Amino acid sequence: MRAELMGEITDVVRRHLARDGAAGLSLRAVAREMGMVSSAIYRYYPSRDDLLTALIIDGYNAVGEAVERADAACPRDDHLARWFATGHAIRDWALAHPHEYALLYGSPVPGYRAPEDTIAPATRTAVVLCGVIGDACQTGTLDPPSGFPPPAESFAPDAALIREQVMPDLPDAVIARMVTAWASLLGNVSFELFGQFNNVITDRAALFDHTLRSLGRYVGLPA
Amino acid sequence: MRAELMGEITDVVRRHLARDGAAGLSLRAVAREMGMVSSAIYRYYPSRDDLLTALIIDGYNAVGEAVERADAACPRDDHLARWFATGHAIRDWALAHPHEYALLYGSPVPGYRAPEDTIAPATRTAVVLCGVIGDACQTGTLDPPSGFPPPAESFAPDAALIREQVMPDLPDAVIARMVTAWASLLGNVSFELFGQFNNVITDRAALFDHTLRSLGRYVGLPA
DNA sequence: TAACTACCAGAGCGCCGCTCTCGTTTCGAT
DNA sequence: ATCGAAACGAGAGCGGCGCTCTGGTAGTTA
Repeated sequence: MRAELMGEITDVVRRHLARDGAAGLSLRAVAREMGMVSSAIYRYYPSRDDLLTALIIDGYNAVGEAVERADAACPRDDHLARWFATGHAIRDWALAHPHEYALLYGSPVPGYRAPEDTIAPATRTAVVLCGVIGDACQTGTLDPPSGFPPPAESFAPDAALIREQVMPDLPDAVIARMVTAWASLLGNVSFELFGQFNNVITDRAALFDHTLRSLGRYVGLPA
Repeated sequence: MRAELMGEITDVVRRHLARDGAAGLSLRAVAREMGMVSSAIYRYYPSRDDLLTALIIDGYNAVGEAVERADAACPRDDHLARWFATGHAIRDWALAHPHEYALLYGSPVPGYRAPEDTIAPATRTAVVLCGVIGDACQTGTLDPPSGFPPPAESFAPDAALIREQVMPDLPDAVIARMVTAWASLLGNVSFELFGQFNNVITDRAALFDHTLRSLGRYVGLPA
């Protein structure tokens, strides 16, 4: 009962979010649409920020699941196909849910600090991407191009942590490239979504494909 | 007189923005601090959005100028040094003005659409970066690594436009790499600023340096 | 039956962006 | 010097916001 109502609230909030964006989200409007009064919402979520937190967690899980499904649909030994599929899944999800994407990867909502509960779902997407590269490395398919700089020594502890959690047996250099590639990938999606490509790039799908290919090659996938 | 007061308003607004972020910006609070009543502000800026537009233009010009100065301080034929200087200038400015950076490169403010006046200052930073690569190409120093995919044919018109404006005589492939590198660079800055590197990367300056080097190599600068 | 709990409605507080009116000041043209 | 227009700031007010507090009601347990 209570869980159902909480779900119904987040559903309505998600609809409002999709239409108006995070900052335009009005708790009162949501309550109106549900035939309630605004104060009733507070029985379920103690504040607007907690509602946002729930949406953020849902968002990370949604994009994570989309990426996982895209990955699962590929033959596991075709790492390049998995790389493409997951990369495009991220972009497709972002284009389909721009405001939710902005909530996850855009400027943080002011006065809002992400609670601990969000970090686990947040990693979900990255874990898949790292898994692809990890698998490619373990099957000996990975061939990172030379001529690129190695990471600093100060990166070693971070690399150790990442390696331990998602990329077993990968050298620091590949992990560093993967971090760079990951941030670059999302950066390109954000650029497109946030309008930085307006009046500059017309065929954005093609450019993203080019970027995805390049980043894949950079971390060691075949061209 | 009028211009002075408008400047004073934007100064106060900038201070508030730096402290509270864009969404927390209150026109009334700004008016209070200036000893005015909120309605008086509307004599100078017809709406809160117009005030934001002024701030956005200022922000693009500020980061653009910082990058231009960093570039000018380098010997013009040391393209790698210029690449580093400009790249770090972007990151340094972003770290020093996180909320303004978010206003420029973060999620767009809901209901707000960027007017024409912003696009010219917005390109300023990118123009410098492109100029570095353009100079490197014209002196024959540019050596883009092979093994990376070429851009799609659909990119040709966009490339022509970019070439005409800021990167004369550069082949489409380099221009495409430059676009990717540009978005990737900002993506890495955004990742750091927006908290995506929390609990993951400790020495973020070193990682950014690594990324900057890699992207420079990718577009054709020496390693 | 009585006590307790979960729940929702309503009023209200202080904030917000924005509009409108009204008295004052400033300033250029006559 | 005078007059009229424009610019300006103060104040009140509108509707909306997040959030709190108080009460009343339905359902459950003892």
